[in-house]
Amino acid sequence: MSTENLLRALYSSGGLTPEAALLFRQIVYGHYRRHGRTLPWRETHDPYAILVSEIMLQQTQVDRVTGKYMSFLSAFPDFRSLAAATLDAVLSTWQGLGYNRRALNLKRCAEAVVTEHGGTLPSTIAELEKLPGIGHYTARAVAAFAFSVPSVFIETNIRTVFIHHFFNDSEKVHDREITPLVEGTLDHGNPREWYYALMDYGAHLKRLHGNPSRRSAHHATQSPFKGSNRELRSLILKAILDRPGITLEEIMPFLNKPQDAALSNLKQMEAEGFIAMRKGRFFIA
DNA sequence: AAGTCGGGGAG
DNA sequence: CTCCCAGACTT
Repeated sequence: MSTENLLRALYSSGGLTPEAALLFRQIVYGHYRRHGRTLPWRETHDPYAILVSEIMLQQTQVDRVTGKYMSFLSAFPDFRSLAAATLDAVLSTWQGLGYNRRALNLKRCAEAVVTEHGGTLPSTIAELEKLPGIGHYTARAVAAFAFSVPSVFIETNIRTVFIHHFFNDSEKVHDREITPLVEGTLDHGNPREWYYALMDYGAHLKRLHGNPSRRSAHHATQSPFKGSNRELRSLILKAILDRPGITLEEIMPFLNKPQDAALSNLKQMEAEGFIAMRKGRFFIA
């Protein structure tokens, strides 16, 4: 009987017994010892550097972040430099990573850390979660990776691992079913390494078995990017980054949508804090 | 619970 | 071509 099937047998008969939890940890750590990834944000304990990685990795694959991570840290090495930087510089450095709101919120987060926490990132989940761009997952991930807090959290790779091993014949698996298993198998002695191992193993399982996360209750197929409003916004932002002070008429040739669509997005992006309009010209805020 | 938000690489 | 990515935030 394979280790995998032995775990399933143990779990289906007795639930998450200490034996099942131990076997599960052996499977996960076993993979990590042989195929664990070495990633730049795993080489540091600096909370700022770890936070930057977590924000970049939100809905963005590891390979793309590794190409941009060090250059961002070189440009903005700490909370104070990011807080003091211009939004123009931050968004320019962010280009290619997508979801520009993350860059906007990360800068606002740095400003809050400087003004409200004396330049030091708080270490509790409750305080972290209050900061812009830091939600339920990121607060707990930063607590674990930067402060070795044995927090409980789920993201796509972790979800994959638990669905594969404990919900192999289930559909619409809800995170509230997975959470107690994450808690019950957590390595309290080394949460940082444990979650690295869990995530690497999940990424591996995904390549091996398709994507088990499609059987999550939270899974949703997103709309195509081409022709979308997201694409329009990205083109608008690029145009203003390239030519500060550009007018609406000068922006239009870079877009593939009617002028009213462009104008409504410009107003929206102004309200969000990306851009500013002065005398018919557009700038980064 | 459902929409919106980027962009690129893999298959 | 489709799919998906270390999610957050608004409605």
